[in-house]
Order: sequence, then structure tokens, then C-alpha cells
Amino acid sequence: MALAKETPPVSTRNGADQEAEYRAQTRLWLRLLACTTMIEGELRRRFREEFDFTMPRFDVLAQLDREPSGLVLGELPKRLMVSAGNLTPIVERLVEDGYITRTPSSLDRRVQIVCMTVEGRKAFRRMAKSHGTWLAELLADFPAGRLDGLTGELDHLKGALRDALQKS
Amino acid sequence: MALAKETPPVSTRNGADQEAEYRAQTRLWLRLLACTTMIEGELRRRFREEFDFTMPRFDVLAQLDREPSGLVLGELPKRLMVSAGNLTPIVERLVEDGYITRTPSSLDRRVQIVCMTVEGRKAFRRMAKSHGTWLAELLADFPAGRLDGLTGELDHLKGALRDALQKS
DNA sequence: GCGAAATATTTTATGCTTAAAATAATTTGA
DNA sequence: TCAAATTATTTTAAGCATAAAATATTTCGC
Repeated sequence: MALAKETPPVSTRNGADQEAEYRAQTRLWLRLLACTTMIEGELRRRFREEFDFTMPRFDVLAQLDREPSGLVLGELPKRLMVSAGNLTPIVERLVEDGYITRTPSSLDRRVQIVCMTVEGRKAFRRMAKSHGTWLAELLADFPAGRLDGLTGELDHLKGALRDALQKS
Repeated sequence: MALAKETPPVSTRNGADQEAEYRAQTRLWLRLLACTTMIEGELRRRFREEFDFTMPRFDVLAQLDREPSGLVLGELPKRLMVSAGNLTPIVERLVEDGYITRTPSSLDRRVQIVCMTVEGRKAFRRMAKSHGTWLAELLADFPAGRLDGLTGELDHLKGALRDALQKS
């Protein structure tokens, strides 16, 4: 089995090899973080300047846009990979501002259903369009032909991370 | 010039092509964000559990570790890609806790020099070692042979982002 | 030299984020 | 049936992050 030779278990690897792999892994992490930080910072700035909105609020709307009949509130933290407590004030403000509704389930009084309003959907579509344009501007210098290849590699990385997190 | 055909200017592209590229760009961004969020969340959790420390604090120490003679305070926000105001309380606490020193420059009284203490350096090395191990665990299922390829693509992406941000 | 622009840093206000504890409702199991 | 475990959500405390304004110092232009 070829893999066993290419990536032997840590315990049987010599120190130099392992150090080199550590460095390669750290480099990958730093690049990943740098790219994400750059894109995130610019998108945040634009959301604030153009729409006086934040990305976490947009992310909630983006999830609800795909669910015409609404979502169980508890589904949001899972999909957005944030803590439940984090969403409480964000959802609260989106309700206050009329973008979404929050209605208690009649079957289970612990559960609430969140659903986008008509105005919310309208506002989301406007912002989503700009979001796409901003992203295209940011990625303009990255060859379109390489987008899918990089995305595929990141998909693979995401799978590897999911597996590793599962174990721990 | 082949590139001109592969990626024509936005204005001359038909709607379907552009939509497809938008989607590919959005997919890339979502994967990037997902990978970063997963790694960052796990590293944060471990820093807190094992060392009662945070990543921003570690990041400051990591910068200072490379500069035996210390760094001008204003250099930190640039290198860490965060705002200056953000660093004030973080640096303050690192000084209080004895990890670093902050001394006003005698030449320019606006400027301060931050420098790691002996104990700070010792603590940093211990944490950096664990940091490397955690990352290796997280990336264990990602083939070592593909690390550099992905890092290279991300390097290219980073360059493209830097250029795009320059313009705006 | 001296007022104005530039630079370095901190402060303030606001919002995101987490972990852990609290609350409330439902389900499970003896 | 009813106490205990589970599930959904909110609250709390602490820290990170930004933008914008404030402060303090230095440099620049005349």
C-alpha cells in the first residue's frame, strides 16, 4: 500500500521529516487564514458602508432564503457553525428590524420557527447581488479556470478536517 | 493571448457565463471560510483548555518571537492584519502578565517598542509546540504530498487579493 | 521658529463570539 | 406516574474586532 510509505505514522518518522511536515502544515494554515481575513475584512467593510449591515446578519438571511417555509431556530447554529447563544441577539435584531419572523411551534413549546419576511427577502436579494459583485472584484485577478480546482482541494481539506474533529 | 479568450472582461461576457463564474467564486469563498472556521475553532478551544490562552495573544507572541530585539508597536497591526485599537488591550494584558515589555522610544516619544521577556519566550515555545501538534492532528487525513500544492494556490490567491484590495 | 499636516497610539461605542450556567419544556424509563 | 435525563433556547461574563474620534508628538513648509 503506497500510502503507508508516503505518510508513515508519526511515531516511525524521523525528526527532520516530521519538522518539515509541521512547517508545511503551518504554512498552509497561515495562507488559509490570510486569504479568509482579507476577503472577510473587505466584505464586512462593504456591507457596513453600503447597507449598514453585518455579515453575521447576512449569513442568517442567506440560510433562510433557501427555506421558503422557514427553519427551526436550532438549525441555524449548526449550519452557520456558531454557538447558539451567539445567534440570540442577532435573530432578535433581525426580528425587530422586520427582516424575519420568529414563531413558537405549537407542537413543541421549546422550539421556534424563523422565517424570512417579504421585505427581508427583498433586502436580501439586493444585498446578495452586491455580495456577488464584491467577491468577483476581489477574485478578478485569480484565473477563473482555477476556481474549481482550488475549491475541490478545499472540499477535500474540509472533509479531512471534519473527520479529524469527529475523532477528538 | 490565450488569457483574453479564457477570461474576457466582464462587460463582454454573456449573462450565463458570468452567473456560473459568480457561483464558482462564491463556492470558493464558502469553502475557504468553512475550513478556516473549523481550524480556528479547534485551535481556540485547545488554547483555552490547555493553556488558558487566546489565539490573538499567541499571534502577538509569534510575531515577537521572530524579533529578538523587539518590534515597534505600530508594526503589529500591520503584520497581524488587525486594527491598531484592537491591539491596545491585548498588548496591555500581555505586559501585565509578564510575557512582553513595552518601552517608550527615547528618539520619538510617540513610539513604543515591544519585546518578549525570557519567560514569555519560554511560554511561547511550549505553546508553539502544542500548536504544531494540534495542527498536525487536524490535518492528519490530508495527504502530506498535497500540502505544498494547496499552499501554492493559496499564495496565488493571496497575491490576487492583495492586488484587488490595492486598487479599491 | 511656528502653524499645519502627518504619525503613533489610545479611547469610545457598537457588535460578534464563546463557554458555562440558567431556564423551560419534553421525553424517557423504572 | 413521576423523577431524571434530554433538548431548545437565553443569559452572563469575558474577550476580540472594527470605525471613528481624541490625544500626544513629530515633521514639514514657509
